[in-house]
Amino acid sequence: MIPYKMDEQYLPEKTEKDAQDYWERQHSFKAVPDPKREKFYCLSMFPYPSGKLHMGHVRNYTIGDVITRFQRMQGRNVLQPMGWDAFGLPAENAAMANGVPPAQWTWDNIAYMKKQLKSLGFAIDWERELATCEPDYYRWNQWLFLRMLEKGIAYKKTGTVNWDPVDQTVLANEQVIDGRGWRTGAVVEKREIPMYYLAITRYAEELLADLEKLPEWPERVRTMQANWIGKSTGVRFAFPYKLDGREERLWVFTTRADTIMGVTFCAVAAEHPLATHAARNNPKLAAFIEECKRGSVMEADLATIEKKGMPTGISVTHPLTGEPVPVWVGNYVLMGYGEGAVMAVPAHDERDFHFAKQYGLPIRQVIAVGSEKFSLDAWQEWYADKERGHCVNSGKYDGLGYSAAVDAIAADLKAKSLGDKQVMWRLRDWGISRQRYWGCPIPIIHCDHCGDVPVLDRDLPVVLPEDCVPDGTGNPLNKRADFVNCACPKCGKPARRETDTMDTFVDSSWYYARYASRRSDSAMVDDETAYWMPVDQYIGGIEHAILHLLYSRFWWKVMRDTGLVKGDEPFMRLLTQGMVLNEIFFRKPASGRIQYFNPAEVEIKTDDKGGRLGAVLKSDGQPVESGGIGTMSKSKNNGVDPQSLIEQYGADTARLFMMFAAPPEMTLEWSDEGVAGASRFLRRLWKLVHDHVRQGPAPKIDFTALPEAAKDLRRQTHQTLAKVTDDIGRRRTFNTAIASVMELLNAVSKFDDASALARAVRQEALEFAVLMLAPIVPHICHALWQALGHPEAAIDVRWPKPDDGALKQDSLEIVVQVNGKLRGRVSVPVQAGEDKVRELALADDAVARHVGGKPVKKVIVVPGKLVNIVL
RNA sequence: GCGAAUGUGGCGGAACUGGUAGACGCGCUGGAUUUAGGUUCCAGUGGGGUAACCCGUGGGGGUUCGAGUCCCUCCAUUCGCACCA
Repeated sequence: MIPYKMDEQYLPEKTEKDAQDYWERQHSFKAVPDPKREKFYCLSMFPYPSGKLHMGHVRNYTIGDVITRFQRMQGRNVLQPMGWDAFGLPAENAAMANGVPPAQWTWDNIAYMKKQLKSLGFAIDWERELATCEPDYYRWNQWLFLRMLEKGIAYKKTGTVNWDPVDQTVLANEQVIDGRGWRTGAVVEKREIPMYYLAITRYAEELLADLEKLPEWPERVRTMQANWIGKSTGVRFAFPYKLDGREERLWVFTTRADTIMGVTFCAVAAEHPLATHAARNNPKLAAFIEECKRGSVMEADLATIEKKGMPTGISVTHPLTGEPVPVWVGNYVLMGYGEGAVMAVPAHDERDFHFAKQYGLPIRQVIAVGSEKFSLDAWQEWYADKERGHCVNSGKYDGLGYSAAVDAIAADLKAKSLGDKQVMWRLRDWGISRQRYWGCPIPIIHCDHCGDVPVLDRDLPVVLPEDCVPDGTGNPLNKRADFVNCACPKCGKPARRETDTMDTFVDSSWYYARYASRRSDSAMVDDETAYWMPVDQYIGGIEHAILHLLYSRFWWKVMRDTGLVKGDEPFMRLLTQGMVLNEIFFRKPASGRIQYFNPAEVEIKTDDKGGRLGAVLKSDGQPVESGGIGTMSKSKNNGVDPQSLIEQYGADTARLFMMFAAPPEMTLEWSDEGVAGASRFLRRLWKLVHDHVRQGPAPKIDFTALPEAAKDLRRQTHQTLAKVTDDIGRRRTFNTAIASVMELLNAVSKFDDASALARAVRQEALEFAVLMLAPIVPHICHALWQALGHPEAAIDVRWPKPDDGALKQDSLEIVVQVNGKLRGRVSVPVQAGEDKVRELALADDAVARHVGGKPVKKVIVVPGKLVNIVL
């Protein structure tokens, strides 16, 4: 056997090129369906092609790659695809800044980022690559949208948007800064415009119930989704009133129908028809309604604004008491949510309480809890306690508890045909219309004679012209006659094409299914999808825990109901990775703006215990302030470019550091020293293998009769294998897997025995270490596996199994506590019974000293672990 | 404001099922090699105490033979809130 010629030095660049060339030549990552083999579909959330990779991408895709390679070593047929979430706002912003069409900017970025991904050595099947801005992809967005129109799942209604009155354009929430347009600084207004919606609420019940089918999703994500869907049972009912002699009804919804006798006013949104009517002859109210329409539409803003209101002068009739109830306009009531009107019970709702106090409205207690005293001085939590409360001052309902009162009141309202119980969802239908250029066109044609007409299937895709350059004043598609002007599919007369495009969340709601159908020209997905789907492991940022994941689950269910796919859920197992953070350094000049410094430009001063004294700028030696830890961002100048990291240390070091610094679900703090440490470990590993193979091939021996030290090392080798298998396969704690391989290699270094027997044990330890690390640092392991004398490539090797014989132990160390405090350790034979363990524990010198002849009350023995002696 | 999470040495983290707190790595200290620095190697490293020991997991309280882990409460930080992706 010719020994592999191994460089003495670890040369990452050469090692990584060799391994990547090999994988490329062998088409190692091509995924081919094979019904005889168990498949494993490992998917990472695809990137937005923003320009270059950031550390969050590197972390995300390394986690995915480790799982992919591990599953492959388990013998599964793996698929790991990659693509581009290519439509979106940043391309338009870049276009405005540079005068380059979004398409060109996007494709340039894709080319660069693809090169970066390849340099990291991810086991991706690039033949399945897709970009959502390709007509071949987005035509199926349009196709399924048309199916949804047919089913009534897609429909049109008005929605509220942020409107910049100067640029005459709709703004994204992100473009509204402190209530003003980001480019113009103009105070943003709310505006009602027609939009297309997808009736995700039709699936609310199933989306909620099917969370049960996702036991491998993080509990917190399921909880967040359940809260977001927000199922509540309540009562929808009406306050009748007369308007210009007509009988009208003001509808509201409440989850606290038991407090209905405490209603002292109602509040409606500024856009509510009742408010509009009342403002006709009331200039003050009209002005107030205009004021309410200013500001952003963001939920977080609305929840924190100062609550303001004004009476409409209109009264409605209480449906049960018949008393008049005044109606107010409230800036905190949303037209787009529920009925756009609410009943107000100031005694038992905190917001209503403060509103009533502010405007001097009556507060009527109708719920009591025990002997608690109700007072108008300050809000008390128990006022809203439906669990412990019962009705008072409520006539026939007095004494009833929450659910009995709701039942009785709902029945009475129903008898009067003024209301009934109803299930209510917090979830709202998904508005998908965007008044933007760089997105998937909505396939609708507006005809003066036929109305809104769907584009015919045979005319799909509606192709987006790629040569537009937006200028910030509305959608440039409106200025493209060649796009807008068309013939009505129904009557053939001249008509106008819809210029709104789809929310990019549509694009990302089904890309995983398209990857699985490699080349499907005639359908949204083909038969191959049935083999690969569902995704076995999905990996992405926690920031997508609600919207993207909920929309994808919804879209998948619609595809299922259209007969395209089988199965209720697209993603079986989910891993939400934490953010990548770095320290923030800055100086605050006496005048002028804060100046941020990249951590690479800063030197930390420490005392002789390693404690931090301060930080100075390397270039001038003057102190800088620390702004704590934050996500890597341009504005805080605390980003680290993955490219420079790869160039300096290589992909394996980058991957190792990312996996070692924190468990995947937690935030990860950047550390240059930590990266250097990862690199040091790889050099040490290389040297260890090099020193070993230099002595020639290790002999094949029988492991049954080994000296104690060799036996210990062999046991540790197999224990480590068992732990790493569990850490990567089940727990997904790559950091602890790496730590235990480090421990094993520390033991190999210390194992000072040159005998043939020892060489064989060392060979096994090194082989296992290389295979265990192969999913994490695949390039160096590719080289080391060859160096250890194997003709087949590491990528094709099966994951080893621990040997029970090697794991066997004769005695165990048991910890002995006295009154719960650690006082000694004793060695006991593995098969020792509880009595024997207790006897050995009490016989220990240190333990006997602490017992000191005092009476032993109780002895607790935890087998194989510890003994606690209670005095 | 609402929803979700996190908090352990100088730092990142480990402790998986209520059972040895601080694995592994970084930093720091001392030493060796080299000596210009770095690299590499060895030893030490939660705090206090001469020691026996004592104290220690964001703060306060509780359950238990035993709590970083469970319960209550408070504080701080991070993420999401529907047109950023």
